Amino acid sequence: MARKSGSNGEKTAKQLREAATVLFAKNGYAAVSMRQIAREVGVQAGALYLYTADKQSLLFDLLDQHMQDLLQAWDVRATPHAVTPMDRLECFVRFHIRFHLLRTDEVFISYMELRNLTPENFEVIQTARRAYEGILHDILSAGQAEGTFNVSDTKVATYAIIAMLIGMNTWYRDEGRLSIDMVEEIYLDLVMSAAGAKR
Amino acid sequence: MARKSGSNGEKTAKQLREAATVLFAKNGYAAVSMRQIAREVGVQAGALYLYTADKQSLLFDLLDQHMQDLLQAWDVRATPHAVTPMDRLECFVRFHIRFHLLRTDEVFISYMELRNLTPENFEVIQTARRAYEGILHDILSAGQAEGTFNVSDTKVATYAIIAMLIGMNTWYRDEGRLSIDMVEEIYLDLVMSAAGAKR
DNA sequence: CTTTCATTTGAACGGTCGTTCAGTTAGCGT
DNA sequence: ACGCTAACTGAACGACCGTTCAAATGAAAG
Repeated sequence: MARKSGSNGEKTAKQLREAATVLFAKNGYAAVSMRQIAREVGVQAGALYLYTADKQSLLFDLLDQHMQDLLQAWDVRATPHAVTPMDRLECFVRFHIRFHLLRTDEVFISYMELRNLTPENFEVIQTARRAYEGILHDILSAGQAEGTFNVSDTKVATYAIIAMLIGMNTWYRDEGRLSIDMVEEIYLDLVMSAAGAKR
Repeated sequence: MARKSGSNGEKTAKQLREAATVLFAKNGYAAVSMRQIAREVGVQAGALYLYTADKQSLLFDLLDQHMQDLLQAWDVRATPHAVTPMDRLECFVRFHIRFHLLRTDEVFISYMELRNLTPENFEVIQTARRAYEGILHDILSAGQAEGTFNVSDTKVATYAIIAMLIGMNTWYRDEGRLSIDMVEEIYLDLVMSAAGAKR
């Protein structure tokens, strides 16, 4: 046999991305072979190369797509400029939690597999990541200037808050003690406190 | 040639641990070969097996040693039981930062390579990690009960604060803008605020 | 029904992997 | 000077790696 009955390019391409996401998240990029991915897709390894140039591109495309989705989702969600830093921070936290808890595998890969990117690819992802951090930093800076927030260093506070939020992905489970709504409120409190918000 | 002049078992064993630590931190466990490590040590790959049973044990021993060092260092450093939760939290934060900024590679591996441990080895490290989290959780709970702290969920607050502190390792650089002393003060502020400390 | 083209197989490529082991040499106690 | 042992080499093992490609087959168009 060669071509399989009911075969379809777009479907296979999608399966490839999904299988790669799950396997990379669970076992790590370097520990996953193309043959493993192919088995999950239900195809021979050679067939994967119709849908990705090589293994590296596969990883990069996943990360790149994730970061683009993230930044674009924020552009859509972001509240108008007029609102206060406090409201903007609340909006950011809620957005972050919603977005990230629905894509645990992608988030995991995005933070674990950076070192497996080629330098050029790494630079692209790093730029996107900095853009995301920039969003939070702008909010904190604005609030700090205005006197709403009170942190000793806005740069460090940005890193700290993002690390705190990302860390959520390592322990949150759908079947766990807390619902997404509860997690959202708890983290909102923590972030607001950490930012020294007067409210 | 076979045995090398000036060769010494303990020295080679130490070099092996050091080389493995650096390489695992930089490139990841799965991406580093025994031959690469051997080259760094200045020895053929086969010789490494005089000092480690296999690659998996090498990783496990590094993580296990790191966690034991961490917990033991805390036992030494920990202030007596009498002091207030507030003082204990301050002590914990300062301890954490000092300890972790001096062992960036080990910390990195400890958080990145957990999935490359066999289930049994993973369980051991996980237990040690939970013990460390338990220290912070006890402090937060005590302070919460007493009214010194104010968080909506002590478990989540524990995870959040540890994530925040660990995150420091991803951006801190010796040559950077901030000294260790400054980082310590900044994070102390952030943690105290996040815990809702009244002071 | 025939042609065309998208889709996949399966074998093969050169390479690297972790690990083992017989053989070799250096240092050390006697 | 000699034997013993700790330390190491270098070759070999089977397995698996990412990637390529001619050949084969299903689907779609005419």
